[in-house]
Amino acid sequence: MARVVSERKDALPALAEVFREHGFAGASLALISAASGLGKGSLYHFFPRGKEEMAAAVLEEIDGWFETRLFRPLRESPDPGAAVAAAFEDVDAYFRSGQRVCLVGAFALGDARDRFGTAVNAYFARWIAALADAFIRAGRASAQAQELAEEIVLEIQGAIVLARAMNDPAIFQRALNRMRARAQG
Amino acid sequence: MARVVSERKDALPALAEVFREHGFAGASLALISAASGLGKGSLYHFFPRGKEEMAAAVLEEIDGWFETRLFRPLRESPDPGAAVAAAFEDVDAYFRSGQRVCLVGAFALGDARDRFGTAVNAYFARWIAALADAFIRAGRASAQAQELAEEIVLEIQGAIVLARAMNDPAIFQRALNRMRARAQG
DNA sequence: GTCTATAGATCGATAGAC
DNA sequence: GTCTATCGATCTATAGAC
Repeated sequence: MARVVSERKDALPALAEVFREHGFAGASLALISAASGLGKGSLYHFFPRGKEEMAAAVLEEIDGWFETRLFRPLRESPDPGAAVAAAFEDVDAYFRSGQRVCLVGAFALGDARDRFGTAVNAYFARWIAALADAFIRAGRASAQAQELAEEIVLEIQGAIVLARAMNDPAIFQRALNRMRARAQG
Repeated sequence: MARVVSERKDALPALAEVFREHGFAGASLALISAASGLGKGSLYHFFPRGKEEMAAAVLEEIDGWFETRLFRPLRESPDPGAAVAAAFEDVDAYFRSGQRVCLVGAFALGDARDRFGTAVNAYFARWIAALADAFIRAGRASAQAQELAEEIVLEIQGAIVLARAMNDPAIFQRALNRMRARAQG
C-alpha cells in the first residue's frame, strides 16, 4: 500500500494550507511538521534549503494548478464564453467563496513579496493575460479586454479580503455574480 | 524641546509601518524597537501586554483616522457627492496608490484575523456603511447604495493587492478611476 | 528516508539599575 | 521612563542513529 507521503509532491497540499493560514513568517517548521506528518529531518530531506524552498515549491504547484485548470482553457478553449463561465466556477470552488485565502495575494501584501516577487508577479500577469485572451476571442476589443481582465482579477482578490474580514461568503458570491454579468455584457 | 516619543501615541505610526510591512507574526520586537527608537523596556512600559496590545493600539489609531477623515464626512457632509470625491482622494493618498498596504486587510488574510476579528470586521462594516450613507443621501435607493458601497470597498482592497503584487501604481489608479465613474453614474 | 536530539540564533517578555 | 542584561521558550537548521 502506498504511503501517504512518499515523495515531495505529496507534502505540498499540507504545506500550502499552513502557509495560507499563517503566512510565510508565521508558518513555523513545527506547524508544517504537524500538518504534513513529516519530521524535520524528512522535511529537510525533501527541501534542503528549508522554509524558503518549501514556499517556492508551494507557489510553483499553485501556479501549475491555475495554468492547467484556468489559464490554458481560457486561452485555448474553442468556446471562450464557456471557458470564462467555467473559470468563475473554478475560482468559487478553489477559494471556497472567500473562506480560503489566495496564498499569492497574501504573499503580495507581506514581506514575502520581496522573496517571491517574480513568482507573485508572473502568477497575476498570466491570470490577467489568459482572461484577456478569452475576452478577445469572444469578440472584445484588445484594450477593453485587457482592462476588464485586470478588473476581474483585482475584484477576486478584493472579494477574498472582504469576505474573510467580515466572515461572510455571501460577499464573495455577490462579487462573483457582478463579475459574471460584466464578463457576459 | 519636546521629545520625539514622549507618549504612547507618538510611537504608533512607526509601529503601524512595521506591522504593515511584516505582518503580525513577522513584526518582531527587535524590528519594532528599531523602527520606533524605543528599547524593549520602554515598549513594555507603554504596552504592558506586549505585541498584542501594540497591534490593537495601531488598529484603534487607524480606525480613528478613518472615522475622522473618511467615515464622518461621508455620513455628515451636506454635499455627499463632494464627500465621496474627497474620500477617493484621501484613499489614494493614504494607500499611496497601492504601494502602502491596508493593515486591516492584511490582518484579515492572515491568522491575525482570529485575534483582532472584531476590530477588522467593524472597520470594514463602518467603511461600507458610511459610503452607503453618502450614496443614499445623494439620491440612490438603499439596496443599490449598499451594494455599490460594498463593491467599492472590496475593489479598493483588491487594487492594493494587485498593485503591490505587480508593483504598478497605475493599476491602483485605473481601479480608482473606474470606481469614481461608477460612484458618479 | 525518517526519526530524535540538539546546536545556535532569535523570539517575546521581565528585572533591575539609573 | 529608558536603558541593558537576561530569562525561558521557540525558532530554523543540522547531525547522526536507525
